[in-house]
Amino acid sequence: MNGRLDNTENRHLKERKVLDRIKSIPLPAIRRYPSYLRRLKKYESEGVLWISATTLAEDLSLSSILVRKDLACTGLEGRPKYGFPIEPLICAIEKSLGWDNATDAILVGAGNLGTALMGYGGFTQYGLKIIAVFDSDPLKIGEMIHGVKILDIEKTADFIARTKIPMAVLTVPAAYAQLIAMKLSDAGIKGIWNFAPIKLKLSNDVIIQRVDLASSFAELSSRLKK
Amino acid sequence: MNGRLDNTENRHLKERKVLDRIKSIPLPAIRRYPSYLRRLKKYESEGVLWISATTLAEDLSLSSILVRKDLACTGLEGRPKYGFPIEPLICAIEKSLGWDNATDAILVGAGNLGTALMGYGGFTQYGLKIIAVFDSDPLKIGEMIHGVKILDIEKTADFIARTKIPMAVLTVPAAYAQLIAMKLSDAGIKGIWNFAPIKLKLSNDVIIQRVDLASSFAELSSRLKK
DNA sequence: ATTCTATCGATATTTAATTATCGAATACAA
DNA sequence: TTGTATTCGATAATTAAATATCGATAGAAT
Repeated sequence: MNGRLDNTENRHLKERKVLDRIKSIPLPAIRRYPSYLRRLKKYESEGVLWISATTLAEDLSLSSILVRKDLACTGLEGRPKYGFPIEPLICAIEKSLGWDNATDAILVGAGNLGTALMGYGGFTQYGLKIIAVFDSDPLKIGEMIHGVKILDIEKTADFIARTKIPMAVLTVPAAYAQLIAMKLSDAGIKGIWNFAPIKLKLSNDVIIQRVDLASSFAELSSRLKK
Repeated sequence: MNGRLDNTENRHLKERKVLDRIKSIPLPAIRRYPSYLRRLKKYESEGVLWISATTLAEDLSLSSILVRKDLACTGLEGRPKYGFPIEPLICAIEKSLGWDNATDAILVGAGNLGTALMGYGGFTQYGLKIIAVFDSDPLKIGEMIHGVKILDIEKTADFIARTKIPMAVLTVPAAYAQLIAMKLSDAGIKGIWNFAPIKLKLSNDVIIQRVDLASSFAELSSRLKK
């Protein structure tokens, strides 16, 4: 086999592999990506240019093999003895998550939790841009919350239909969550990040992601028991 | 083999198995327990006495085999054709989680997130009892928050040392989280439920459970991308 | 009384995720 | 220039979790 043929074959093989990867990054890897990002951005801000999977793994108390595999899923190639170039790596991970282009979203429920989330700061880092907040409380409507105006919850459906906003953060009390979620779904929302402690039942074409504090606490309880 | 001998052997076998189970309920099962509990309590409130793994599974969109296996881990035995008795099942799950006896805890950081959590209501359901809240803001100290008094954060260490409180809910801004966590650790806290978006570094005898909103959002993003 | 059906629990089997192994590449030092 | 240490990436092995299969049991229907 001569070098030329070999290269061509390798390139095709590589391209196919990259495609395969994009389609199927394991969920646990996806969940680890944000912590990689946080750490990488910290390094970047300190002027570091290269990072090895080994170092990153140590920082995050993970196995280096695991980290290397996770990074491989982004399609970016590392360099022996050096590791990965930080800035392209950040871009590659963000792209894998779809965080490279900001997603517009609305937040429904301007109570303590909603307010806390708006002030969390991290949202923009996640490529999430809250462009409107909705609440039912007449005292809140018209007020500003971290730079975004609070609108009447009755106008949510109109707003979604008009702006084609794909995503909603749902921070209303549990008792209202199902009803409001159905309205969001009817209005054409694509994804709901649900902070209410109930399982929403909607048509399958709406993606629902629930933040389940009880699960997290259950894990803590069981670890404390031992 | 006669019946008597058989029974004795079976009992021993069963006891050993129960012990094994308690030691090693798989983490994914632990994480599912709270959703089982929620649903079971709803049934209980409706006067239902028995529930089958099949029904519970359908309600929660899980495989019935998975649910049956999870329930088996509690040590409670089901009854063919009937399923499991609801009330004992609730107790068995709560016991497996250590939620049968309330754990006293403090909450550190009475901002929006802390306030939201105090109002969440679910805490008592999880066997978690917040007996004091701490904050550094002089305007907040002395105020009440959902029936609990806000104390000066400087007094946290004393409080922990005096009351032997095992657990803390940490809802302070990310910038202060590490420092405060170290103080909690020094004061003798056993477990920290960390809501700040950073990885705390403490001695290994403190159990840290982080609520990582970014992970959850990463999952949503990647599912929306498809 | 007998058959039928829903359910359990135990034991495979399959699938997914993590960890281990090893050869190849490359910077750096001797 | 050569040797060494470090890292990568590919493949293999292991572990953990989810799913499937099947016999046993007990209530309900015939």
